[in-house]
Amino acid sequence: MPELPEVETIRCGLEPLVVGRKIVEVILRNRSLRWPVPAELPGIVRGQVVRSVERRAKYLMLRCQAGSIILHLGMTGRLRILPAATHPGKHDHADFIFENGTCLRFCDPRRFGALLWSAADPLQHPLLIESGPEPLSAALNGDYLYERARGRKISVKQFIMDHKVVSGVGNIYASESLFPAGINPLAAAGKISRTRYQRLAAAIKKTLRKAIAAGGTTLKDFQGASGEPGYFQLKLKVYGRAGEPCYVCGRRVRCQRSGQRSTFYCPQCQR
DNA sequence: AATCGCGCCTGACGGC
DNA sequence: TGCCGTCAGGCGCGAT
Repeated sequence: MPELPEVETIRCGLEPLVVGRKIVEVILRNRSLRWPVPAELPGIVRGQVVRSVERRAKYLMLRCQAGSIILHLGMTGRLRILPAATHPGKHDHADFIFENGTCLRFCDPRRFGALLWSAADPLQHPLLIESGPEPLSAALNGDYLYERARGRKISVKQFIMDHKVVSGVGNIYASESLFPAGINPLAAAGKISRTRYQRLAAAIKKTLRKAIAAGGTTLKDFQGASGEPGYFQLKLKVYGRAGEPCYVCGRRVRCQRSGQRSTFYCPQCQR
């Protein structure tokens, strides 16, 4: 599943291949994504030149003169740059064809993803306007988390996965950040000290940065099959390791459901 | 206001 | 082999 580091990796790979390019045609094969793809999108986008590729949370925004294409990859979304003539597969829902004969193809088997158009500033779009600070920005820090957590009874893991608190921290990186911070993911958000939130903020940044760096190493392949997610390269410390020994203390990593999500942690290192 | 849990969807996987 | 049930999960949204 593309998490923030994967989306950022995709953004970096996409940028040099689409910025400055004119979209001469849009092919919609299936409009039924998380929300219906606007039927008027091809007509609006045709003729637009991509000015920039930006990311907010896990959303990608292709800014054009008349507005922005908003993309979300959901669980299984993929973007590739291909020769426009490449035969589409079963789940290739949309193509953006450029004047140079290449094509940005959106594939999403599970269709949890989104393809939308925003005529105004995409950051003001209803899906994005209430997003919390970007985890890699200075606005995300221990003091901020501590203040936001006042009175919150939900678990700290659910708290940092709330996109109004921090944008773009998904299930994998929530677990992976709580581990180096030494915080039990099931602890109530409102009971965690300021000092520990400072540790957590630092851990979130460090974990995401490492994953982005790992993802960056696969960027050279973007124009073929597209970048493999960062977590294929990065050794996950707890996620998906239930029953296996903790790399630090050797105790078995535990998996517990929390807010309908699998949560992985070391009961010894995280309290 | 905070929290809970639903639903969207397909592919992978295990059991019979 | 093949069929079927189960699980995975981002994330917005309606209900409580």
